[in-house]
Amino acid sequence: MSFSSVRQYAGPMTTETTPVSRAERKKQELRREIIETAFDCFAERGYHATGIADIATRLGIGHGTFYRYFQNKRDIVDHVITDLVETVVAALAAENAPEAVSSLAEYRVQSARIGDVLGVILGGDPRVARFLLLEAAGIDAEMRERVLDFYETAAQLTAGYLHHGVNLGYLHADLDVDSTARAINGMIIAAVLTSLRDPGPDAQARMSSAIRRVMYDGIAVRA
Amino acid sequence: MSFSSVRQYAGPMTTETTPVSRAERKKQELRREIIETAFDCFAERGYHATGIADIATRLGIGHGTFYRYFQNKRDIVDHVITDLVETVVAALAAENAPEAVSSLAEYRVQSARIGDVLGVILGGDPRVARFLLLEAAGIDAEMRERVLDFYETAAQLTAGYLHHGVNLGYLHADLDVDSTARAINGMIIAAVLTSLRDPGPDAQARMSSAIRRVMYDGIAVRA
Amino acid sequence: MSFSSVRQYAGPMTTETTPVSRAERKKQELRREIIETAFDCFAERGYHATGIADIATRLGIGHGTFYRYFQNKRDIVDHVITDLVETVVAALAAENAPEAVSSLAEYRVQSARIGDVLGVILGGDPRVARFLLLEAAGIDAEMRERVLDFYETAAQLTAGYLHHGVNLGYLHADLDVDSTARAINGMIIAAVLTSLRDPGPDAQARMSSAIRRVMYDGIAVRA
Amino acid sequence: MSFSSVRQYAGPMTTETTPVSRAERKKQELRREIIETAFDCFAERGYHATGIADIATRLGIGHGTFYRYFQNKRDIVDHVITDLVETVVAALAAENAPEAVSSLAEYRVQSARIGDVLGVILGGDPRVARFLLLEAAGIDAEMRERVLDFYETAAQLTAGYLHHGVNLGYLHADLDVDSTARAINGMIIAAVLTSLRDPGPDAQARMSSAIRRVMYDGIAVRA
DNA sequence: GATGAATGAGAGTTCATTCAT
DNA sequence: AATGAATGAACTCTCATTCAT
Repeated sequence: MSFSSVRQYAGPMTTETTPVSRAERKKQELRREIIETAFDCFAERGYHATGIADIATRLGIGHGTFYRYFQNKRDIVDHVITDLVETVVAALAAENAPEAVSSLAEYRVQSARIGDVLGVILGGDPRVARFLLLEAAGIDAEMRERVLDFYETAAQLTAGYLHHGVNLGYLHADLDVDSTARAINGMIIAAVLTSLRDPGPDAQARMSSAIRRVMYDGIAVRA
Repeated sequence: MSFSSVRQYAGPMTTETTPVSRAERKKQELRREIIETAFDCFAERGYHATGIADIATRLGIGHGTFYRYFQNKRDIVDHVITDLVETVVAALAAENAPEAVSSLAEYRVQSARIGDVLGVILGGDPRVARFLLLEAAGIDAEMRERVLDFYETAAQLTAGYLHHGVNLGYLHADLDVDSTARAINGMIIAAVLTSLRDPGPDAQARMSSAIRRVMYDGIAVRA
Repeated sequence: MSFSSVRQYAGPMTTETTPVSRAERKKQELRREIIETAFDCFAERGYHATGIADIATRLGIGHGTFYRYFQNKRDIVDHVITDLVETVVAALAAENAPEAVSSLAEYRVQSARIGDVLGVILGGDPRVARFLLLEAAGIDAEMRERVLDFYETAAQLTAGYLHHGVNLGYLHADLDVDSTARAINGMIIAAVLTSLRDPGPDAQARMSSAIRRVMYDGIAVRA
Repeated sequence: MSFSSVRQYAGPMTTETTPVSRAERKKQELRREIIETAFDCFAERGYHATGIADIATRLGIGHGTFYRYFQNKRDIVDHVITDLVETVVAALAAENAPEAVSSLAEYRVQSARIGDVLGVILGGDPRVARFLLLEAAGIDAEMRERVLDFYETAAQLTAGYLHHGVNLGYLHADLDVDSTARAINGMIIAAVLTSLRDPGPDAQARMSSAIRRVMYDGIAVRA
């Protein structure tokens, strides 16, 4: 199981260099299972409340085996996060290059599609968003910085789209691209957080629509 | 010390029912000091890495004394959060009632003022935002729900402003008030997160301005 | 219990600054009991085979309590060694100052007395010698150096006696005092090691007598 | 590598029954390499801090292979000790039979030669002495007894020389041969221990000379 | 015969909590 | 009311040993 609905987006795990020998393949498989099971446990009880023994027991392996694959408890959560982030980023980047767009209308379509993808990823397995947005940063200071890094990366990604729009003339020429990208991402975060409380597709659609309304037209009545 | 710059906004602590006897007053005082010191420790090393003994030692009291004021470790962090949330909410609510506004121009002024207040509160003591937005939700499932509750409350607060604007006609009549409120709050969260990485006033001002630009006019060039 | 027969020699523990409060006294008492019980355990099963839990259980305290008194397992063995060394040194130093001797005859008497004292100390509780001479150095590199330091100190002590004898003229004027002291101490070590295998008083007396014979007259027939 | 300087004394390893087949010879070779590498590791980090994996890795073999050659960790250290002891004993016994001596002058020469040999063996590779004298006995009770056995054997060896001297009349007729032998060996131990701290040839020569002075003439001025 | 993946007993250590003083 | 000594559950992590490949 695990966040399997996400898998269809060709996450990073399927693109890894295929190992040669059968033993090596088995090893990679177990390594992957440990990461997934660890995520299951962390998502269920939280990082601090999860013991290595919990992960091992749930997987049916000895807990000493865990340490053959990961240095320590901190190491595994790092890999879990890396995995999740790569999955999300891969899903978002696929077929959504800024350059594929050349008009406002196309941009609206693209942003709607990105919204849908996010909805499928994060709606498909709410634990992913919950863990990345709400729990990860509380693990320790280093992880907090990683989460902030993640936001930073996302801001640059979004800024790319805005920049493209400014260049092509369908977005305001004097846009503060960087700050605006952050603001837009903030709305996306809000949508994701909302979906954690109200996971239904209606609420999601309404958020998506509200964000696009604000984003393109603003809320103010025109003079 | 502590998040003292926030204090000037008449946080909840000064509005509590004043106790009578001198002993009672002393007790309340220590209780307050424990909450503040606990926040200091949590902000510095994180909730899980902080021991009750750390708090007690830093305050110069026996760690048995702690348990005369709070049930357990979980209890104190609940109080710390309550305190922080009330402080922030109080600061935002003060003199910023939705009803005080009757035109778009006034609303612009008011939202700029709210932005300034947020800047002072969260810029004055970055630990407050860091703890509320990044660490609190990772403590356990219950706390995570509290944080989501907090976002919910904030959404309703913002929705109040929007509703007022729609009623008075300076905001779009067909605005999905609830969802839009969440989206706008998302931008505010983004601004706060940005300030954690780049605490300078410039970045803050740019975010504030970008948010208002998006909010009122959107990013799209008018037809 | 513990190496109690040694106690009569006024080991270091009775000369410590007496604490004031009753609680403080209790604490010092427990601290001492832990040291003694740790020695019991180490002597019985060896340092590495002894767990903190063993010490605590035998003493009837929780094993968490141990860590209120000593930093870690390494810390306690350091204190055990310090205790043993101080006890032995104190016993040897008592009433046996080099200056108290002014002739070969007196020196013979004094060295016999020192031999007796050693016999009582180490014969009284063979575990002391066994631990100091045979097991301690195997704990780790640092402890090994401490043991070598101990030998060094003992050499200097013995050298003091020889130097006095040379000055007073009853020992060879051209004696290599330092090396000879080490050699003599080696014989004492041999005596102690012998007593570990053959603890009877006869073997001890024979060693003592053989050492003095070698020491004063050598083994060679005079020309 | 390893305590190779010792090898020239025709240690026990070259006198073993030569195996027949090539495969068998290879096996014996690896067995020997494991013993030597184990000693390298034990000498470097101590017995308890050394893992089977350390030995195997350093040798470039799988650590499962280790168990094809030795029963367990305890087994290998037993072999290491046996090896070291045999090497030392062989070196001492070679060309130094008690019967080869027939006068005090010759005995002096022989004992000086034995001292030299010891110096070469133990000075050549200080790890041998350090491990035998300081660390081995701390491994466990059984090994401690083996070390004491070793001292016992050495005492009997030395006693043989003394006995010979008494019989031939150049040593005191009433010598307590057994105890005196132990005492003399104690001085040798002291010399070896000294060389561990001060490995220079000077200190060694001084100890050697001091021991012979004490041994033959004693320290006391003649009446 | 060689390997190294798997194992789990067991180690040291921490810390929230209790309660006698 | 304040204290801090005592506690033991629970944790992370190591490593000697086994055994299927």
